[in-house]
Amino acid sequence: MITDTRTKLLDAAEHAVRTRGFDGFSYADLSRAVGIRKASIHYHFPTKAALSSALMTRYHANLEAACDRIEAQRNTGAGRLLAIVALYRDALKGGSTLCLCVSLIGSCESLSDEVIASLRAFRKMMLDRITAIFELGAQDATILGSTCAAVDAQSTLALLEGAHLAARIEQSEKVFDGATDILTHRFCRRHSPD
Amino acid sequence: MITDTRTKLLDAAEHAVRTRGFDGFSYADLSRAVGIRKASIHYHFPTKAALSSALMTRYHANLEAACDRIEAQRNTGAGRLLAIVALYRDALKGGSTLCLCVSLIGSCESLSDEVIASLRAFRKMMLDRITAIFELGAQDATILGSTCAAVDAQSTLALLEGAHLAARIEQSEKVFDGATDILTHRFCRRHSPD
DNA sequence: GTCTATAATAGGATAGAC
DNA sequence: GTCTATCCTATTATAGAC
Repeated sequence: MITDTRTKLLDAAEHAVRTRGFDGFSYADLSRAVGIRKASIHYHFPTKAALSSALMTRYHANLEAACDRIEAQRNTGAGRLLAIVALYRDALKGGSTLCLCVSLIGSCESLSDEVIASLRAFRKMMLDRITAIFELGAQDATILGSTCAAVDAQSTLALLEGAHLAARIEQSEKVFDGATDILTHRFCRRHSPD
Repeated sequence: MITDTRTKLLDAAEHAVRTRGFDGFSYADLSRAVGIRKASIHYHFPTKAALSSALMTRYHANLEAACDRIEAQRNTGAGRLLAIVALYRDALKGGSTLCLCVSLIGSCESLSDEVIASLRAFRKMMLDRITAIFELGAQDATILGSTCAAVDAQSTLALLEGAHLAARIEQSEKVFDGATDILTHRFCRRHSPD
């Protein structure tokens, strides 16, 4: 499979941001990773702001597509919620990489207004998707104890992002599993708590 | 009140890390904030690694003291859990600052082994404190629906940290409140879900 | 304890040849 | 599209005067 330089750069940059943060990587790192000179990178992405913007655009589309696949494959609210948890678990790569969105939020002050807007748009998209899942779960009775789908979605996304941080510092997927246990067990079971 | 230079530097550095991340601030920033020259900072903290280590030591002690105060003032599990949520909410300062621990985890690769160890020790301390709160809450029946205190503590800490990120990108404490609603309402009520 | 001066390196970005 | 060469600024850190 042939991969063009632009894509290679995006791949290297995404990995760099997710492991070292926006302020923790440089064009020199990408240069080493992709095998072209620093100056050549500016041909594809004139500024770091342009690069990070392209990164968010691709990430948004990728995650949206992943949500689409989940909705095509799973029919119940609980099934879809568990698939979202698995999606985030997989993104951890064993504890070495954060969600791009989590990583960028930590460097807010260095980001362009455009990227800040992209981050908000990304979270809104995910919140809408997760809200719909909780609504379905209430309808089909596969998710229990939910009183407001939108609020539960906020908790869920925050928990997934927080679990990423926890797993990262401990370099362990088990930590992610522990932190998200409340989603995989409390919400998704067939019998009520008591 | 007289504040010595070392403390002023720690205050400025803590604020810098929590707003801009470890790789997002420099000695020049601290120089401006405190009013001494860059070179003078090295007298107090020879390296950035030493500075961040001192930062974590102080943060750990401060948060432990805050937990002690909560335990002295609140007698129920639910009361203590709500106080912990309030503690994290307050640390947000309206959405401008992250928890020091959250901010540093994003810059893992730039940190010394000592600071990594401090971050793990800090999280362990908080997890132990929160676990004890869930145990008390089960005993005094003020926290409902908890099956394993240690697992609930992991979810709680991840949720608080994730809620910090969410509030940060939206610059809003309301977002923190929404994300932590599950803690303040689902766990802490007197009647069972149905 | 704080200063000036300076080192040595790395950062993002541009100009112009090929 | 990629290169070399270069610019300007910022970075952490040190030496030595006061």
